Amino acid sequence: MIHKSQRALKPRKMPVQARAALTVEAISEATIQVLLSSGADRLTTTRVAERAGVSVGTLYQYYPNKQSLLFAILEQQLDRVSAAVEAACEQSCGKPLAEMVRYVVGQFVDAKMVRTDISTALYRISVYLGGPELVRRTEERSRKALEGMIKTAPDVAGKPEPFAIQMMYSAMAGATRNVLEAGAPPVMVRKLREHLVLLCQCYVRALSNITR
Amino acid sequence: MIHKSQRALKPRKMPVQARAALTVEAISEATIQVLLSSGADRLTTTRVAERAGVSVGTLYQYYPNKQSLLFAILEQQLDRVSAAVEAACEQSCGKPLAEMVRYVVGQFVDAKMVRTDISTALYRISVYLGGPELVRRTEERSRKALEGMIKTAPDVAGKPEPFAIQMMYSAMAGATRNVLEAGAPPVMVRKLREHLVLLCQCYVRALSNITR
Amino acid sequence: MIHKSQRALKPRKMPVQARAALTVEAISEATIQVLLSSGADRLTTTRVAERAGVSVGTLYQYYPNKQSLLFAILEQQLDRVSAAVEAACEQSCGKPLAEMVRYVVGQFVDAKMVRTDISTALYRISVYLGGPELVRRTEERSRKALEGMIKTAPDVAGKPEPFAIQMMYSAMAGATRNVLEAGAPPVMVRKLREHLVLLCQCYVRALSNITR
Amino acid sequence: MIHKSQRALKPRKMPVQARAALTVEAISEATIQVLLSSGADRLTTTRVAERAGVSVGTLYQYYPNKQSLLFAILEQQLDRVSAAVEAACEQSCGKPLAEMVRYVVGQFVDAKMVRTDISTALYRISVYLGGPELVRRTEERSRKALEGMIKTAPDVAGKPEPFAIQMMYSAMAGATRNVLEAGAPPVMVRKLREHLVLLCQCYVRALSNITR
DNA sequence: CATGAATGAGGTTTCATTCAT
DNA sequence: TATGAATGAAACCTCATTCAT
Repeated sequence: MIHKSQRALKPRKMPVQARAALTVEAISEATIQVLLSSGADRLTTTRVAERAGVSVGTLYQYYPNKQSLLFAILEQQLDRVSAAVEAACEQSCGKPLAEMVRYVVGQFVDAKMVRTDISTALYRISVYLGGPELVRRTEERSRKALEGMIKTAPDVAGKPEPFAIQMMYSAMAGATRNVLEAGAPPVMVRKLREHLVLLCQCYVRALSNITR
Repeated sequence: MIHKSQRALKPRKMPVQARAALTVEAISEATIQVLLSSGADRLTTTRVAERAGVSVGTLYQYYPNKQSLLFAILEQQLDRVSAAVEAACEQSCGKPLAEMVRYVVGQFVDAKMVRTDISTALYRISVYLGGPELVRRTEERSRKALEGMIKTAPDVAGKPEPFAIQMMYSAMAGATRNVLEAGAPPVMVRKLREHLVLLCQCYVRALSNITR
Repeated sequence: MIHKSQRALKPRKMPVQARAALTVEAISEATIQVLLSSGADRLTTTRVAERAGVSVGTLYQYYPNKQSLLFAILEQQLDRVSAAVEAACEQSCGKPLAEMVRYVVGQFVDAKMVRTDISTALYRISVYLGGPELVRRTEERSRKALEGMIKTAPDVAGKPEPFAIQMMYSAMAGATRNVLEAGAPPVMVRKLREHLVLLCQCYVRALSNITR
Repeated sequence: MIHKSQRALKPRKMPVQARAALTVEAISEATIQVLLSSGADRLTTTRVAERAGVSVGTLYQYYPNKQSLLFAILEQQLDRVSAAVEAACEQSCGKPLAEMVRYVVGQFVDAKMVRTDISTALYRISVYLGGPELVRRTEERSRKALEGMIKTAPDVAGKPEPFAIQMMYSAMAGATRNVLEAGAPPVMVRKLREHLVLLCQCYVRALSNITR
């Protein structure tokens, strides 16, 4: 059962020709656009295909069903963000805590903001059947990276409580989401970045004080 | 335009007979249940009516369409939480900042946790057409209350930056959401409460240091 | 079967009390109003009852179903017009043809125009199941009266061809309908009256010339 | 507003493949059939699709809603008749009045009788929301053609009164409708043709006498 | 490979009618 | 008798998906 549904969500085939790659890209883009302009409940495969400039049949050659289409872009985006966080964590190993946090949080926000339209669009489908599950798996990955990194901070005694990591991540993700859904102008994004750094820094510092 | 859509979301009529009040209540409950058991995309008016033990026709006597049904319970829940925050703010006027934050954050979490099932269920529909708008309006209300309260703190110089309030609220709401969507056991809820208090406290303290 | 459907269209009971008569009248009126304001396809029993200021239940105490309601007012109106034509025919017996036609046509138009709103409204339901049948029966009645009358004209030799009568009636009814559906101002109604008299007069005169 | 409703009534897309053209034709035909066999109030899109031998979905690929389906065939028929009248008017320019009327009236009746089933069926829906409006627009077209033609008659002094034209058209249309709704046998149709010519001829002659 | 016509289950919504109060 | 809550069949319409061309 699980196997089946897992497979059902995978893209049907990889584009081998150059032209096909363009098609797949066009469909992805169209999905975002439709999501933003029409909303999640009026996103239909036909509309997506239309916007992408291909026929429905073509869409179904690359994605076995509607969900797989949504999952593909959701996964892609989440992977991108996770990767950014992981990379930032790795680069920050051994640095002082405050610096760690500054860098990682900054990279997280930047990753989300590379394409605000995609981020915004995806909030609208993240609730879909299995969506939250995918989100959770992704967060897990980031949390592990964060946990590993913090352990290497020279100015922290003991290991961080796992829940605290989740807390911090939730705060980061939650605040970012809120700002995006409010239709953020660039200036606000910058503010978000600063304040989020501050918020996380003082939170982790407070925690280490308690632990001590 | 706004008028029309606003009206379309309002319940159709108030029950005048006692029997009718029971019916309306049953429909509300059933909506939550279906949302939890079947998910947002398999929530149909027929299913809701069935679960409520009434006919579809009856459902449509009280709600002009599916959206109005979802809105009604979303609005109810958001109002409840907003009211809790407002009350907490009022009660905390003039107290020291740390205490303020402790009380308000605690009340916020408690309000969300009164019925975790409803909270969880509503995350699944808050994305619906107009949902985010409603959510934003509600947050506005809470932010105003928070802003007003903080101004009365004896140990804070100057007024808080509006964006900081939004930040804090987003962190609160975001973290709570994450915990709930992860399927929180009661013990975690308690931890969430503590950590959220800590996180917000040190954030606002850090802010006032900066301001000074 | 025929018996059954015939009965199903009859009003359920005659109002015996004065209050009841008022109610029935109110329902009739409301039906017209709804027909005019909402159109035939949005005429619902609930809406009619509402407009009449009674509950649906009450409506169903006087009419066994929706059709009977519509038929009642359709029949009433048609009867009124038929009666007017018959009376006019009787009064014109023995008069010269031109005078006959002038009087009858005038009376017909007047009968239709007593309440233009009712006439207009009824065009919208005359198509209903069985409507055309009722209309035909009514026309039959008028045609017989016309035929009987024309036979008594001193300036006509031989009897009129039955089809010619139908022709004349159709022209009268059709032209009147057209004018009403175009939203006739009173001045047009007067013109209609004149021209219809002229049209019918010269038609019947032409016919008698041929016959001779 | 008008734009929206206008668009809502237009067919959704033109068939591009040969197969599709057949489908559209089948749907049109089926609509007439259902209208005749089941009546206007029992005409459902499902029934039409069934009779056409296609699925409902297919129907909705070509017509955005039920009304547009009905409008399409109503418009087609009305256009055909209007065109016939216009052509006849053009051909009769400059001929004597009696001949004009004979030819035009004949063409009108013939056009209506090409497919008596369609004509009959359409009387049943012409009342639909917007139906009368469409009918009026169509009549306007014919009236203009008639007016233009009569001006060219050598044996008529002055121009005809506009109302008289409407009168004549109404008489023509009304009488034809009556005969068709009575379930006309071919022999009656021939009679209608003759009598209508006579009726109109003597009417217009009478008018010119008055004018003179 | 691409197309787009066709499918039909299933969703939302209406409304004539009944019946307990 | 009057009310209006409840019913549920049936209408309209959408859209994910398939498949012949």
